[in-house]
Amino acid sequence: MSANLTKKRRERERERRQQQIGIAARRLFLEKGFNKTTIDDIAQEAEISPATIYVHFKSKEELYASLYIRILKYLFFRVEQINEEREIGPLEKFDLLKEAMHDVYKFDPYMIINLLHLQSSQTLQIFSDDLKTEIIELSHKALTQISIIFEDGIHAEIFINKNPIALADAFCLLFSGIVLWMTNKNLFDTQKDHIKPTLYLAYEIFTQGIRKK
Amino acid sequence: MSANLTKKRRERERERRQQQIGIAARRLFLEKGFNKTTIDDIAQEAEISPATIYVHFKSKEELYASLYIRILKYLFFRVEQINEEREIGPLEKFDLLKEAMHDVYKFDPYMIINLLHLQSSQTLQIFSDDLKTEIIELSHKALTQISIIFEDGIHAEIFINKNPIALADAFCLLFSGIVLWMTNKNLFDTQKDHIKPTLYLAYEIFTQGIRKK
Amino acid sequence: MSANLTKKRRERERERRQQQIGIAARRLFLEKGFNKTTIDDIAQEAEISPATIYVHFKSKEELYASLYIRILKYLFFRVEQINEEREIGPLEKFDLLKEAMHDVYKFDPYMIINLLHLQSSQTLQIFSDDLKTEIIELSHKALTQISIIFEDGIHAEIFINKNPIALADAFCLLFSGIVLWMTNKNLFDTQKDHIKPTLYLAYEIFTQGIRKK
Amino acid sequence: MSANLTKKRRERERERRQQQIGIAARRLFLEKGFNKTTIDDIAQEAEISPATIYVHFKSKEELYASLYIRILKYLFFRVEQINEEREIGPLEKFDLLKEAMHDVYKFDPYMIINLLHLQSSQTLQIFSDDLKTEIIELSHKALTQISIIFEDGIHAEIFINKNPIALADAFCLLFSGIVLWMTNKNLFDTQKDHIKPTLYLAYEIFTQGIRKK
DNA sequence: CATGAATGAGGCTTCATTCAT
DNA sequence: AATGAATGAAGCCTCATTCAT
Repeated sequence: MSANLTKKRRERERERRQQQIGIAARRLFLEKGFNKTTIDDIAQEAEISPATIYVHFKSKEELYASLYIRILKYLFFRVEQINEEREIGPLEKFDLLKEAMHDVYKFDPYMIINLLHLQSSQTLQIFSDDLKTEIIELSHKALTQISIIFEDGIHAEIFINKNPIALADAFCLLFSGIVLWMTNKNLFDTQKDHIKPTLYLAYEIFTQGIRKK
Repeated sequence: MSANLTKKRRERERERRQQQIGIAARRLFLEKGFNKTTIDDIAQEAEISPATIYVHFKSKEELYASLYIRILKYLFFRVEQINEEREIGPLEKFDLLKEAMHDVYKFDPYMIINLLHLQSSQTLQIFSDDLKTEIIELSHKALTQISIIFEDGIHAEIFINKNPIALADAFCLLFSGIVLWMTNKNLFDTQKDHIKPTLYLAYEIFTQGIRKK
Repeated sequence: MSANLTKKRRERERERRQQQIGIAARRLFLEKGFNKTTIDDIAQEAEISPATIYVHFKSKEELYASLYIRILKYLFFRVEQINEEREIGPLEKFDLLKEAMHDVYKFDPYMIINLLHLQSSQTLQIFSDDLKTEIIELSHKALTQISIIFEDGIHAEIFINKNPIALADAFCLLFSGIVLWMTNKNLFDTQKDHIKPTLYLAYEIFTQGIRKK
Repeated sequence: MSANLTKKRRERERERRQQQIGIAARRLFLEKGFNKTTIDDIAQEAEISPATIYVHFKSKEELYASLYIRILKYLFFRVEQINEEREIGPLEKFDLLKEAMHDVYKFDPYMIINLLHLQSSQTLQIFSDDLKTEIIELSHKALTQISIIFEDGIHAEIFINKNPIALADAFCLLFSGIVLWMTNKNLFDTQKDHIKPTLYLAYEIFTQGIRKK
């Protein structure tokens, strides 16, 4: 039993160490981008040795991917939950989707930018083919879940009759674009957290825009 | 007079060489990103020696910036022209803006992605402070021109009464996001040129969304 | 305690490696000069990889400077010691100074040439402003210490009444010049170690020359 | 006859162009050293194209050597003249030597530093074997001429009985060292032209030092 | 498991020199 | 003769990753 406890402790400590590295990496990847962030930078930020990172992650790429996949899975999980609700209508689901996106943002404000923008070929380039496939599939699954919400709305004749995947794309883009743009603006403007108001404006425009008159 | 002719020819050839390099660089920067694109890659693509690039551009960074600034200037020029038209209403101007964005896209399909997405701090990171300042100013000027179109619409009580800068932001984001996302999709889907239909959908949503009911 | 031992060993090994690099660099810098000596040369001479040099020194320049500063500090230390002696007269101090210069030469036969000859603007050019300042200050301090010896001699009416700084300059020059010239001669003459006799001659001339008659 | 005139003019122009390059090169070599001075620098300073330099000099090295040899020959010529005087004594000859050195300095203040200090293996390294041989021979001849002056003085029992070559060495070193050191000092001190007073001091010390009592 | 040091591979840039005009 | 452009060769430096302890 003592062995068992020790094992559990070991596992906990291992996980804590991985998180410690993940947090440091996340901060730096956002601040300086993947390429400009060195393993040494991350090690310093996490207050460990560079070699230790390789005890926990096979490569720099895998470290990045682990962060990326984590948030993708969370998003998928949230939207799936929304779609499992059978009692509520498309408009309410759409509101829940907005909330979910917001939570993803709060859950990991740094990664959301990469999350959606990673779609760009540049970002995917750094991954191995296997990782690329995994990520694209996950992405695809998440997007499909989102499109189901729009599909429901179209069937219910509440939303305009357009390709639901296209609507889902447009929604994600708006969201990702806003976070991306705004985050950057904050670098220069002193007045922080532009994000929310503009986000709400975009929601408003979008909601108004997809409504059947 | 022969010397004069020679001088002109030299100048023309110099310009042609610079364009040749610019085109090669543009293709590669989009395909692989700034960091993964090496000077040797560009030289090979342009079928010249790496050293020759340095005859025409001070550094890799400057080469990138030259492409970036060029397209920013073109966008500014186009929108400025629209705002100088005194005979047409806000809705028509908005249509012209869409066209202009489209033309920017056609003028330089590769760079537009970076154009708007470069706003991300990551991308700006590669520039020297001087270049950063120049680019941010140019960006700001272009955005301001765009916001004027929305301002006019608000005054004419055709568009919803929101901060025009915020509307301009949202518009650009939608556009840039679409191109970004779609371009990427094309990498995986065989069916090329998704872009236009989705772009039109996004326009439609947006136009509908900012209309005063 | 084992950790402690390990730490100490690590430190020792680190220092040994730095010395190993320093010795190789010193030899090559003298033989071929700073510019013609490549990092690869040094690495080969030290039997390590070029990258390893950068584990221990920030840049080629810093490696050079570290050698330079080390010998300057040693010289300063020696002359300071001489000046702290309160029991002996100026002539004896001057003899000790000669000895000190000789020891500096023996301590690091390669660097002494650069030591004094580095004063040439060309050599300083390779240093960053910070290093330049540090070196100039150290140089100045060492020279000032030397000039104190001459000052004492003048007060005691043993040396001719001239500016002590100027006398110190002249002395250093004579010394550095000799080593420089002679070392070079050895490259062509088979008969090694001209240095000492000519050095003694120069001392003799100098000593005779500054004596009050 | 017109052809003849043209030929002469051509030659004159050619020479003028070579001088123009030489002057620019001299300035830059002193200011930044041989290695840090680029052909482009020299071309810019001389207000010509880099390619033009290669019309007049086979290589950068040859350009440097041409300057170097020119001053060596001048020095040799001057000292030879002194030794041809049959009417005057060693002390007077020694005074004339000082004057000659001074004139060399005035004739080409920049090169004198290299002149004597070039003896260092570093500087010779840049020359091809043929040039090295030529320069070493010229150097040797000049030094021998100087040593003759001291030899005369020893025979006349005016100078101390030491190896005349060694005395000549010491004299040159003192001189070259002073110029070297002082030139450098001027870079930092505002008070220009330390050189002469220290030079005179060094002469005084030297003259006093080699005198038979 | 944790780490300090070592390194191979590769990138950016410079520059003396050549060449076509 | 003069030149603007082109380039091969070479140098400095970075960094992800490995290894011995």
